[in-house]
Amino acid sequence: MKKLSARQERILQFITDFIEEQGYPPTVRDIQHGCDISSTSVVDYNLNILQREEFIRRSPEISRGLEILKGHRPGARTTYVPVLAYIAAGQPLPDLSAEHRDAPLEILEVATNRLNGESDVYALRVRGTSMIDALIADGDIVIVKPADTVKDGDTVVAWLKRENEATLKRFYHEGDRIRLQPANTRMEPIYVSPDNLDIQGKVITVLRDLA
Amino acid sequence: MKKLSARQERILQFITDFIEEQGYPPTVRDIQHGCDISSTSVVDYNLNILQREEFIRRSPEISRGLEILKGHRPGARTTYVPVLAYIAAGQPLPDLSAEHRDAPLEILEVATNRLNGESDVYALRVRGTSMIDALIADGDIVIVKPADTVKDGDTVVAWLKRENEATLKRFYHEGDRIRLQPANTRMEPIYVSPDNLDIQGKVITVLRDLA
DNA sequence: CAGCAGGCAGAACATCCGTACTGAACCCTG
DNA sequence: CAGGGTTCAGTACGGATGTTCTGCCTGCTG
Repeated sequence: MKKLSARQERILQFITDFIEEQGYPPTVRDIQHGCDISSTSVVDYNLNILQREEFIRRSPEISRGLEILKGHRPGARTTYVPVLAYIAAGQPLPDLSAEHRDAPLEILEVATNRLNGESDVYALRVRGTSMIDALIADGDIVIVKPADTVKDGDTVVAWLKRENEATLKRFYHEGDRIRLQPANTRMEPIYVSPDNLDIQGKVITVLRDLA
Repeated sequence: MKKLSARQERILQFITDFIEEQGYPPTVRDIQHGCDISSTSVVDYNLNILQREEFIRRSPEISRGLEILKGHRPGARTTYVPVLAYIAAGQPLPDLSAEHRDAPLEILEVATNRLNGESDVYALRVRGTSMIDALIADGDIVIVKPADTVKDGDTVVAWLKRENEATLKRFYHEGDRIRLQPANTRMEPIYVSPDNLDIQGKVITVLRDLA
């Protein structure tokens, strides 16, 4: 997929916002004025490129015949979240920080407002019962925002280097060590030193489908 | 709110379907042909009524300047699910079977395809840590389809009459008694007799927001 | 029955709006 | 520097589209 020019990005954003606000797509001339373009032909030209690159669909000869095709754009009621990997104790997590999002295991459709405004989130599917301490069952889905720094109280996806273990726990600084608190209040917290800890991201939502 | 005529209902349905399929609203003439109407003026006439009754919003002088205003219409990507009650051990569940849906505690927006095609679902918010055996934490949301009969293996919302306790467990017939299996495989199942059990519904999804 | 309002048909009008055409500015590449 | 591709500005054409006007039919009401 070709990268878009600044003008094309702006047009795409304008169309998205316009639909969100008005309930119907803009005309060529709406886009022209909204993006400070001096001619309708320029809009037409760039819309054709956006169509060729499959960001939008155009219906010829039809006024406002525009449709946004791409998955996540703000304003959409649902967002497509890629399930990038399985997570299980004793299995290293693959490299999620980079842009390794081309081959998701599956695609989740999630109500956008569940994501708390976050945009570049991904999901992990839990394998096995090793996370039961964190109230996470086999097959559960964890939606994660990538982050290497987190705030006290956040639930984090952590990799314990020495123990060779992935885990989901609440994160608290405590002097020069870190307390990881299980979601299950009956379980005792564990304490680790910062250099034994690799923070992958912050958990936003846990989903469990039982039907 | 005035009741709509058959023609107005049909127009409203056509607009909804058209937007769903095309990604943009229909023109007056699209509606004319789609609803077998002989004149554009009739469409205009009825659209004005639909606007007066606040089913749609029209933008004057603007082609396809239509927007559907009503909340849930089929085909929507998200569905609004009412959170009807809190669920906690030792507290009786209110009457959920009847149409006591006028005063939900809150409204959830859920991706429609998460509901597995079910329509008359509701949600419960879990209070306290008494469901931790079922891998359910304080604050979790449980989406439930009302049902008094369930299949083996379903996760059910059950009321234990003698124990005066609400619980979420997997359901299995076992001779003349019923086995309720916790989601946490480390926990032992409990056995109850059918007359001590009140099935409220079947759990479809568990949601946990951590952000 | 006269009067009136709701619902409709047909046609005409003015504008909206997608598209095509021409030419210019700019940036590569050989 | 020549040549070609990309991007853009300005203009014009013609079909698409919202709106208006006139008139007809039906059912209701006093």
